[in-house]
Order: sequence, then C-alpha cells, then structure tokens
Amino acid sequence: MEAPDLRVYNTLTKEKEPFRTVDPGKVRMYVCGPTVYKPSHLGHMVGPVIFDTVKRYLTYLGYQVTFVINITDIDDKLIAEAPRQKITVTELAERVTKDYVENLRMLNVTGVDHMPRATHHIPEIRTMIEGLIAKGFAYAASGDVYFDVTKDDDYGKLCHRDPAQLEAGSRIEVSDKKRNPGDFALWKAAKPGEPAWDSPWGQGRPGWHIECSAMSVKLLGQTLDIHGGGLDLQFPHHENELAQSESYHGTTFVRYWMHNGLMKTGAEKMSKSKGNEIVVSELLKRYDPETLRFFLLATHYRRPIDYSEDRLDEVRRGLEGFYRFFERFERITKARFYDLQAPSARSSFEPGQPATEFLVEIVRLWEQFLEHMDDDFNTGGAIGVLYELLTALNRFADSRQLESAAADPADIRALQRGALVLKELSQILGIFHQPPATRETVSNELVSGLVQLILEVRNDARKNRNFALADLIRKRLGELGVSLEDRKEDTIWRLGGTC
RNA sequence: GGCCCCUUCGCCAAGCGGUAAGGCAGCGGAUUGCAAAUCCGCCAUCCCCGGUUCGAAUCCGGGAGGGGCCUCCA
Repeated sequence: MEAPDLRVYNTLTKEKEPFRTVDPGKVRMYVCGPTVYKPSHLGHMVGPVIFDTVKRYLTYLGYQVTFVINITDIDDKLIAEAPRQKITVTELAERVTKDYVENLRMLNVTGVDHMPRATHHIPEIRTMIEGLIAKGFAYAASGDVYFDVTKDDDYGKLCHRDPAQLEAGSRIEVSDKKRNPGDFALWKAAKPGEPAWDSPWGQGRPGWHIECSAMSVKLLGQTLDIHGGGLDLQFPHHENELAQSESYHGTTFVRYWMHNGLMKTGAEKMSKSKGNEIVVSELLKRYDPETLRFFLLATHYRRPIDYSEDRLDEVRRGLEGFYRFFERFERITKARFYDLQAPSARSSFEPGQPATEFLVEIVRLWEQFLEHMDDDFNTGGAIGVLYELLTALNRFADSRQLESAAADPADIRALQRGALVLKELSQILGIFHQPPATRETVSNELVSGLVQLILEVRNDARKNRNFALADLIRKRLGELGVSLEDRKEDTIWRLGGTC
C-alpha cells in the first residue's frame, strides 16, 4: 500500500515531498533520543510525542512502522556528572534513562520498538570506524580517530552550509590532532579512570555521532525512511551522522529528515546547559500527562513552542470540554467513551442511509482531519477539527434532546457513530485513551453517598423555593471542590470545579 | 561576523496564489429560580514599504522585530 496524499517536509530539500518509502508498506524511523546525564525536561518530550504521533498516523494509513529512539549513555557530560553525584557513569545512565522511559510512558508514547544504548554497541561502532579508516574517510591520531570532512564532497548538505562557512568565525575547539578544524571525533582516547573499551587505537570511547550511524544500520538497515530529532541536532550531529553513514555504505542514509522545533522558556530555548529547563517529572506532579501531550501537539511540529503555565492552564480548560462531553456521552448511552472500540486502521466512514445532516457533517470533519494529517502531520489543524467535532456532537445531543427519557434510539445510535469517529481520530493523536487522573470519579462510596444525600436535601429546598438554602449548599460544595449542574430531571455533580 | 527560520484577533494557533479554521478570554442571546454546562451569534485583512499577478497572509525585493545554528544540547 501507499499513502498517495501524504506529504512530508524534508530538511534536506527544504520542501514538502510526497511520502514514498524504501519498501512499500514499511517505514523505518529513527529518532535521536537524549544523552542521559540529567533528568528530561519538557523539550525532550517534543520529539518522542511528535514521532509517536507520526507512527500512529502511518500505522493508521496501513504502514508497518519500526520506530527506534536511541539512548546516548556514554559521553563527556556523563563522565563529568557521575562523580558529582558520587555514582558510576553506568549508574547515572541507568537512573536518567529510567526517568526518560517513565516520562515517555506517562505521555502515552507507546510506539517505540527499540531503544538501543551506545554502550551496548561498541563492537558495531568499532567496525564502522575501522571501515571508515580503510576507505580513507577517517584517520587515527594518537588514540583518537577523526572523520576528515574534506574527504566527503557533499559535507554540509543537510545544514545547507559549505564547510568554509562552517569554519568562518567558528569557535571549534582547536586541536593539533585534527587535520581540519571541522573534523570530528569518531573515537576518543580515554584519560585514566574514565570508562573505556579496547580498540585498535587504544583504550577509549565512541565519539558523539557514530553510535547513531552504527545502531540505525543494525536495527533498520542502510537507508532510513525517516530520521527525526530536534532542530538543534541538525548541525553538527545529523550532518555528521549523514557524512559517516553515506561515506561508509555508499548509499542514501535517510529519505526524509524531520526536525522538530524547540521548546522555549520565555525568549530562550529550553536546554540543560542554560539551566532554564522544566523537568518533566516535576511538571507531571501538577499537570495531567494528557494536558502536556495536547499542548505539544497543538502547535505544528516544525515551529518553536513557548512554554508557560498560563498556556498549560489554557490547554487544560480546552480539554475540559471534551471530558464533559465524555460524561454526557455516558449519561446518554450508558457506555463509557473510553471503552469505545474505534477502528485502528483508516476506516471508510459513510453517513449511511438515510444520510442525516449530522452524520454528513461528521464525515466532512473526519475527512478534514485526515487532510491536515496528510499535510506534513499538521496536528494543530487536526486539533482544530476535533473541536469542531465536539461542537457538532453537543449540538446534536442538544437539538435531539438525547438526555431526555423520550430520546429516539436512532438518534442515540447516530451519536454513538459520531463519537466513534472522535475516538478514531483521538487515537491517532494518542489522546483520550483513559480518563485523566484528576477527573477520576470518586471511588469512596461514603463520599458519593453523602453528596447524593445533600443533593436530595438541596433539591427538596428548591422544590419549596428555598433558594437561599439551595444556593448556600451549592456554594459550600463548590468550596469543597464539588461543582453542580442542575438539569431538568436531576442534578449532576463532579469534582474539579467549573474550570 | 556567517548560515537558516519566524512575525496571522487581547493570548495560543491553522493557513503553502483565489478572497482569514479552531481554542482560551470577552460581549450579546437561548436555556436556568439564579448559576453551571451546552447551543447560537459577535469579535483580525494577516509587522512595515515596494513589486509580480485578474487576484497575495501566502511569490519576489527592501526594512523592522524575534529566534535557532555555527560550541554540549531533543
């Protein structure tokens, strides 16, 4: 199968291109993960959430996707950080990796198939370096091995700069071991006490970029369909990966280079070295993971995202409308929205016969959503459609009075079909798969019973037009975090206020 | 200094040559005992100046402002 309408922006060509994979029906996707020396901040979640969504959409279209995120667990940063925490480099890497994996799990990033570690692939890395030396692209220099950028005639094609530009005004560390200032390390000699592996060039460790080249070919093959990562990795990391891999294999390394925009705090990029990072595990104590995922997907992936708590609160308020609809849906159909089984592959949704105005509208929105996704994974536009879908569903429930006892069963079935579409599309974005923790219903029977009791008292008061008492009860319940909605036949209540 | 990118309603945001999605906030209405929730309606001509075009937020040139990379970074 192929997806005739999907177009993907490629950093290499700076254009949106029709999506065609190496093997029809299969997608090999590699995304650069973190160097594990500090707990993840929000910026680290952008790529995983985006590419998890990319995988979900491609899978929805019928592709079989293999998704790899690597872990760089050996690097100067780890070597510097471990002693500060009085632990080994290995312990540090494990601790931080665990934090990262847990954050991904929370954000419902479920599509990762492999998470290879650099230190588990030293032999593969060594082999590749030896090959690069043999082919004349790299050279050993007193324990180090460098890639010679002058031997790669298209070096700079990914970041769209020629090597001369890269050198001009550069602050590249001067090293008399390098033949050219732009040469980068494939292998670094170990200083005493540093973690080290044997190699033909002596004890040492891999350079920063080589592990991605070695691990991606091992797990996915010589040519990747998609290689993703943050925009800040475009140079030097991806440029160097590209140079190594193509020089070594002599084949195209990547068909589509996808770079996500960076998270900003105020005016500046969020980064570990700037110390302005928002640690994910901390943020998750105050916000539902779904709020974070929705926040990340609300902006197109290639644009920068400004972090602020006001913004998260706003996203949360937007989400509330969906949550309230899910409760309404349950009241009407006696079925939980979260239990709906929507098609996980692209369905062919038809309004059916007779085609009601409502279902025709649903089909229209369903198509619009997919058009947005086809346009370089435009999740922001797609979310806009989700809101329109929400309004359409509520409008239908209102106009057909679906909450009254006299509701037409055919109308209820139509609502269920509409909700099923919302479910189908939500799955593509990886949202609404379970109720957010903060909205979980009260499991304590005593509390529910007491609230029910007080509501009966209050409704009695209302019948007797004792509104002062009724309003007092509502006010006091509100202060306890219980908000009320008086409806025709009954009063419903929920935790979490009216936000 | 060099190379990229961005600038759309109070805030967030889609838009990729055909006459400005959506959300939040706000205002008005329906509904309600009053609220809440929901629905309906109102709410921008797209940083500035030129140009191309029958037609531009969308293309080209110049200017202003912001950001990224050139050094570890998702």
